[in-house]
Amino acid sequence: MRIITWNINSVRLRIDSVVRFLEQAQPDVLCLQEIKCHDDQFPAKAFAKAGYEHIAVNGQKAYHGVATVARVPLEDIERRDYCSMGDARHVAVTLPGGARLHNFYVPAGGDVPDPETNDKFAHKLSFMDEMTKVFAKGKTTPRIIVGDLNIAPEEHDVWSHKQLLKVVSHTPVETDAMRQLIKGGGFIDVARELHAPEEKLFSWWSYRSPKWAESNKGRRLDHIWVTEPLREAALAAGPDAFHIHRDVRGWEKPSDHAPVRLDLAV
DNA sequence: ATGGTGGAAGGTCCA
Repeated sequence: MRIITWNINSVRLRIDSVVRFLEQAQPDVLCLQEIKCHDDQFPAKAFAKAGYEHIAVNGQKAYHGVATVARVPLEDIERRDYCSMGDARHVAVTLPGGARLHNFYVPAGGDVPDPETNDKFAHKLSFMDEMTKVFAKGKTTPRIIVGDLNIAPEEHDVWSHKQLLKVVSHTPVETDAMRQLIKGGGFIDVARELHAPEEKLFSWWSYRSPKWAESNKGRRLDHIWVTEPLREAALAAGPDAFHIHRDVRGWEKPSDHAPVRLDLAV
């Protein structure tokens, strides 16, 4: 089972790139974030034509929005309104075999890492808190969390740990919250299970640097975690089971995020 | 200390 997560930054603008990517990467399931459209504007026909006729969308106008598309059946679709703000930032499905797959777009959190003066940062921390509460229950069941979680938790998940300690996405309050969620939910950060702690892993490079590839000031904001019952399946597929499609960041009119892949031996 | 770029919407917000 091949699962890929990708913050697409407008699915309608990039539908041709998505279809090209599907043909090349051949995932069974593709989880998208920042689709930036209503449910009824989602280009379902293009996905169906490409072989992905099972679709779970949680969209909204202009901002946010997530969708999970698959060439295998998706059951028990759930859209939870984290923080009760009406934002479309979550959709969950059950995959064939019974694993529950949660697709998230966590709030970015604005510029100032202070919940007292920055409501967006407070929202981000509340969102992480609610996730931690939700996933503390049933943590021995087969679960997968994917998505743009907008936090780079480890030292080598950013280009410069020291220079980013006060930058939203890598502040201690955020990275602590993420570690708490991972631990409390019984999750395994598959990327770090398969790659040494000192290896740099990035999935996002800012649009603001035209020389993103050579300067390589990236961050790992996009994640794939599994619970213990899926450990064997996630690691049995071998070291290439986890892959970041960095080349896609260099395509014409790219998203600022690269697709991130996990192969599960199920 | 600042600005750099991009998407959607619509004359600005968000990333």
